[in-house]
Formats: sequence, structure tokens, C-alpha cells
Amino acid sequence: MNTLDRETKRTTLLDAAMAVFVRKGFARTRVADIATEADVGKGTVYEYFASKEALFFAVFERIQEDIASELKPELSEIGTSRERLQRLFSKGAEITRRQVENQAVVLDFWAASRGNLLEEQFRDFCVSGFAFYRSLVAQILIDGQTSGELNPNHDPEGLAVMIVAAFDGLGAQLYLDRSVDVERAVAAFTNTLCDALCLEDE
Amino acid sequence: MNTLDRETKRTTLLDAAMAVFVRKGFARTRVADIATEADVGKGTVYEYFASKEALFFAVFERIQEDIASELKPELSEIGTSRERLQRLFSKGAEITRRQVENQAVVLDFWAASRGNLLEEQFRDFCVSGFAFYRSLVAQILIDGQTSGELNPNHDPEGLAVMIVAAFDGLGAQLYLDRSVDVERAVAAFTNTLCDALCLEDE
Amino acid sequence: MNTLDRETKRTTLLDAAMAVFVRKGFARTRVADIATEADVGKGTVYEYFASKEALFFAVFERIQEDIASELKPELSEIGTSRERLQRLFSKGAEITRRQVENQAVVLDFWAASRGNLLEEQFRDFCVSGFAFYRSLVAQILIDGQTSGELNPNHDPEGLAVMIVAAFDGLGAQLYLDRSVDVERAVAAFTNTLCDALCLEDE
Amino acid sequence: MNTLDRETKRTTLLDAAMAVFVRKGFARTRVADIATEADVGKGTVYEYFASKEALFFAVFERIQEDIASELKPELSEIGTSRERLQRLFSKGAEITRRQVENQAVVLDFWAASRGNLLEEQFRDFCVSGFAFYRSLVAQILIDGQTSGELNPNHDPEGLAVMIVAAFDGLGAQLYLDRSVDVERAVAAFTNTLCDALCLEDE
DNA sequence: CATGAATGAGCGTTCATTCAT
DNA sequence: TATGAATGAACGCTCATTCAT
Repeated sequence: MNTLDRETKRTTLLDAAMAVFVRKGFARTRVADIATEADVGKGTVYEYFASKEALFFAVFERIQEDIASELKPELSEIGTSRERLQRLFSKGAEITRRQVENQAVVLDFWAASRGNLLEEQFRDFCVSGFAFYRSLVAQILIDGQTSGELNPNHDPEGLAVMIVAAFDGLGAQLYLDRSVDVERAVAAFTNTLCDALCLEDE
Repeated sequence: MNTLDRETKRTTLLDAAMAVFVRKGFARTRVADIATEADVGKGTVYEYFASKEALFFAVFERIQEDIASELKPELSEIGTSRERLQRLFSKGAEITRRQVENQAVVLDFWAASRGNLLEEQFRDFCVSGFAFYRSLVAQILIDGQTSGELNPNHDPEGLAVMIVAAFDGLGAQLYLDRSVDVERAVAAFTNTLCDALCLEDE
Repeated sequence: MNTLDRETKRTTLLDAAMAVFVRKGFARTRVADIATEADVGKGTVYEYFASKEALFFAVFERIQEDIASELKPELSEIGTSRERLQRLFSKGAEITRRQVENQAVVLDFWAASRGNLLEEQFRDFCVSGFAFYRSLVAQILIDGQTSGELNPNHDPEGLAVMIVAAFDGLGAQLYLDRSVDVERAVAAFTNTLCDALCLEDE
Repeated sequence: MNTLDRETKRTTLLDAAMAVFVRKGFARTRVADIATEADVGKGTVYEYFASKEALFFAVFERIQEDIASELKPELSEIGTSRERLQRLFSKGAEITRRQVENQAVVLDFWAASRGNLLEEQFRDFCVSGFAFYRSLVAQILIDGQTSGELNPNHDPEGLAVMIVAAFDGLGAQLYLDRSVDVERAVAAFTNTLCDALCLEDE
């Protein structure tokens, strides 16, 4: 079996694992469930992943990568700061909606890693994720302030923390309560922040 | 043993459980650990709580109650909207800092409830918690708009979702990365929002 | 349950374990088998022994202790060296016969400990066991040489190694082949050695 | 591939297996380890041996054959009985030293065969091995008694059992404790026995 | 009421063996 | 003939829960 086949099978297993983890949570998922979902033997899982936790971590990484790759385009400096902010927030809303179920896996993973060797790995992963998201936001604000488009009387780094937190928390709220109106919330957030940040509103 | 004694012992157990859950996480905590921490026999735990999960839920409830009771004073309508908002945010920052470790328990609980009967209970609990927090924020905004103190061109409910989310997400960021500057972030958030919301800034 | 009861139960488990180990060998014995033999639940075994290996080691220790305690009386200096040697050899033959089945457990234990943490423990145990047996033999020879009863032209320590080895190997031969005539072999061995060692044979 | 090649490869596998069994013991050796050691695929092992146990048995047979072939020359009737005995014992000491590590494999094999179909096979093998060694010793003694060189007041068969046992047990002691002085022990044993057995010592 | 010994369901993991290529 | 991916039976161990004292 060549590398391509192995990669394909690994992906199949990852897909299966993700599906089961989303459905049942990490703790209640048995390795056998994943094997069944992937339509392979239980032992096969261990041909591709060292342990249940390693598999979980791989799923987690994949989710982070998916999110990060969706945010890549937002690194571009095209448009005014306001436009960039709007695009970013709009993308944030979209990701939040699309990844609702995966939220569960991320939180699950966190719980599973408590008191493990994995805990630090998870923490590092999240910390650098947060840092990346914050820098994404902060950069737009700084660019805007530098170019004179945005009010310099606001703290880009401080705001970045809260903005990233807001989207994070929005995901949690949505996960637990699907009646939350993401569009409306993000629209309000965008408008209010732009109102404060943009010097020339008219 | 009278009701008072029972209540005292229950509280002792709750304290012990909370301490251990914070330390080790739900999954890695054994009922025996809690019994040891509370200095009682393992069987005694079951005299006061139906199951490990019931005990966990009780701990969770207590955390929510603690937070809610801290937020009670913010229901008062004393002061301008700006002042009320500032007080609320400042209190939010304080609670966030104080409850960092308990964050872990809440998330743990969530993970533990996945696929359980408890899941719905947990979800309901969170949903009403979120609703309460949102209404707290929204009310201040509505009051301010009604009194003419705040700009009416902002959506109170939409903003409330994001503001609550922001404090929620702030707790998560802080939990994973203690280097996050809560004061600074909340100060920036407060200033920027007030800037946009308050009609008379000077 | 008091200490006495615990000790009794531990002994029950040890008995059961020994019986099963003798019957099936360490590798093929499941903890469940031992539990069944002792008429307790599987978990109960773990209340008294940390692991299957710990239980095995305890069985092993007990066998060693049984043998050592049987040999205790032979430490006495009553009688001539010839008599002491004859008594010791006779006891050796008796133990060999009585412990045939337990031989299996000892060898099994050895095999099970290969590459384990237990390996060193086992080795130490055996090494000090061998040393004890050798000193038992050597002392009798030395005493005899000192008192002039035994021929001084023989190396007590060198002989002790081979005599202990002979009884050890006798056990192995008997274990594998029950037709070995222990009495006759030991009698011949005793006579021949005394012949060489004792100065006044007539 | 012709028969020669097959035989060569079989030997390669046997070598590899022996090396790994010595290193890790039977229980902790995986078939994959042997394949790796022999630099072949895992499946190839099964082309040459029916099972892990069959392979183990083959290794065991080879060890026995090695020992037996080393002892072949001792069947010769050259020299006095005393000389033959001395040669045999000296050879025994040499083999004991050289086969220390293989001792481990033999005992391992024994443990592995417990409760198997192999058990009887192993037992038979050992029993005939013991018988061969004993006859080797007994024959020398009988020859000596017949020729009048050795004291007839000793039981050749009885002694043979103990002498074979002594070398067996010597191997065990040496395996577990490398500080055992094989030379000295065998020398003492040889001298003492000859002292008793030989009629004309001066 | 309090206890902690007893219990056994449940699960992660290993690894000898098979078999399609 | 050689391979190594796939398999699943097997087993040690944990720990929430029960219940006799």
C-alpha cells in the first residue's frame, strides 16, 4: 500500500472519528465505535494512530487547521480598515455557524486533556491559536490607525483580546442554544465597533 | 441528625468536590478522592448525592449561583448608563479573574454531560444563564436609549449577545493563558463601546 | 473488616492464585480465573494485590518462605556433621518432593519477570535464596572441618554451590519426569559425599 | 528458490529468533521483532514456521542439539574413568558458562509451553535429554566399577541423577548471579566425587 | 447514619495470524 | 515467494455503585 493510500485511509479514519466524537463526545466514544464508523477492524485504528487520545488530538488539529485556513484570506490588506474588519467579522460569523458541532469536539478535547500529558500540548495549541487570531484583528486596527483611517484613541491589542473572545463565546452560545441569532449579533457588533473606531463615518 | 447538620455536611462535600474537580477535572476525579478530601467514607457521598454526576451538577449549580449573586447588584438602576456599563464590565473582569479555575469545572461538566441525560439539563442551565446575562446587558442599553443617554442607532439585544460572549471567551483565554491582561482588555472594550454608545462624550 | 479478616482473605486469594498458577502457568492464568477460584469478584483481587504480577510475586515469596521455614531447623548444630548433612539432605529430598508443583510457579515467575521491573526483584530474591542455602551447607562443612570430623581437603564453598545446585536441578528433573527416584538419588548422593568428606568412616 | 536457499533462510530466521528470545524473553518477543531482526517481512516468518511457538520450539531444539553435540566427544571411552569424569565435568563447566543466556530461553520455553499442546512435547524433550545426560554419567561410573577402577559401593544411576541435576542447577545459579565461581565449584565437586569414587587415590 | 469491602461492567490496547497483492 | 495491512480475540485494570454491618 503506497503513501497515498495510507493518507486516504488516515483521512477516512479521521472523518469517522470526528463524526463519532461530535455525536457522542470523547469520553463516551469507544475506539470500537470509530472503527465501526470507518468500517474497519478495531486494530486498524491503531495502525494509524497511537492511541485514542492521539486520534483525538489529530481531529482537533484538523479543526484548527480548517479554521486557520479559512482565515488565511483575511490576512490580505486589500480595502479600507473598515472593510477589512467587516470582512473578518463576517467570516467569523460564517465560521462560527459552520463549526458549531466541532466546537463540541474542541471543548471535549480540552476536558479530556485535563491532567494529561496532552494538557500542555492542548494549551500551547490554543494559546498560539488565540495569539494568531488576536494578531489578525490587532493588525487591522493598527493599520487603520497608522493610515489615519481609525481613531487612535483605542487600544488595538486590548480590543483584539475582546473581539477574539467575543467570537469564541459566540460559538459557545450558539452551540448550546441554536436560537441565537448570529447574523444579528455580529452585525450589531460590527456596526457599534466601527462607529467607535472609524473617524469618518459619513 | 437534623436538617441543619445535613445541610452543613452537604456543603462540606460540595466544597471538597469542587476542590478536587478543579484540581483534577471531572473525568480523572474518583468518588473516593472526593470522600478523602471531605474526610468521610466513600459511601457517605452517596447519602447526599445520587451519583458522581449529580454531585458534579450540584457543583456546577453552585458556581453559577456564585456568579449570578455577584451580578445581582448590577441589576440596580443607580447611576448613568455609562456608569452602569462600566460597573458591570468591571465586575465582569473581576469575576473572570476570580473564577478562572472554576471555568475548568464548567467546561468539564459540559464534556461529562455529552450524550447523557444531563446534557439537556446542562444545556438548559447554560441557556438560561446566558439569557440572564444578556438581559442584564441589554436592559442597561435599553434604559440608556430610552433616557436618551445612549445612541439609539445600536441594537441592544445583538450587542448583548456579543458582550456576554466576549466575557465568556475572555475567561477561556485567561484560563489557557494566564498572561492575558484582563484589565487592559476590559478597559479597552469598555472605552470603545462607550465611545460608540454614549451620545455626549464630553 | 478488621486486620485479621483482611489477612484471612488475602491468604484465601493467595491459595487460589497458587492453585491456578500451578495448574495453568502464569501466562495462561487470567485474573478472572483466580477470582473465580477464590469465589470472589474480579475487582476484589485488586483490593488485595496491586496487579497480577504483584500477586504472582506474593505467591512466589510464600513458596520461598515455606521452603526457608522448613529448612530453619537445619540451622541447629545438634549432632555430628555427618548427621547434620544427612538430615539436611533428607529434608531436601522431602521438600523437593512436596514442592514439585510449586517448582512450576517459580520457573513461571522467572519467565514472567523477564524484561520487567520485577526481573531485578526476582533475581535479588533468588540470589539471596541461593546464598542462604549455600551458607547452610557450607556452615556444616566448615563446622565439621573445624572440629576435625570432616576431611579438610575439600572446598566447603565450592561444594555448597554444587550441592544446592543439585537439589535445585533435582526438583526440575522431578517436575518434568515423575519417574525420577528422588529417594535413591539423594541416598546415593549422601553416601558418596559422606564417603569423601568423613574422615572416620568405620 | 531451492531447498538450500530455504534452509539458509530458515537458519537466518532461527538465528534472529534466538537473539531476540535471549534478549527479551518469549512472552515479550513479538513476531514482528523477529522479522525485523531477520530483516524480512512479518509474513515471511510464517512461511517457515507454523507459529510463534513452533519457532520457539525450533530454537529450543537447536540449543539442545548444540549442547548434545558438545557432549558427543565425551561418549568416547578413552582414558581412565577418573579422566573421563574430569573431562566431562570440565566440559560441563564450559557449556554452563557458554550457554548462560540460552538458559533463559529454555526456561522461557518451558513457561510458554505450560498448558499448551507443546507442554508434552517439551516435557518429552527434556525427559529424554535428562536421560541422555544421566546415561553419559552413569556409563562412566559403571565402566569404572566394572574395570575395578571405581569403588563399587556407589550407586551409578542414583549419582547420575544428582550430577546431572547439579550441572543443571549450576546453570540456573549462574544465570541469576554472575558472581558464582563456576570453575571453583566444579573443581571442588570433581575432587570430592573422585575422592569418594576412586579406589586408588594415591 | 456512616462505612468501606465487594463487585463487575466496561474499555483501551496488544499482537499472533491471515491473505490479497 | 514475500509482504505488511488488516483483523479481532483476549485480557488487565479502573472505578462508580451497592449493601451488610
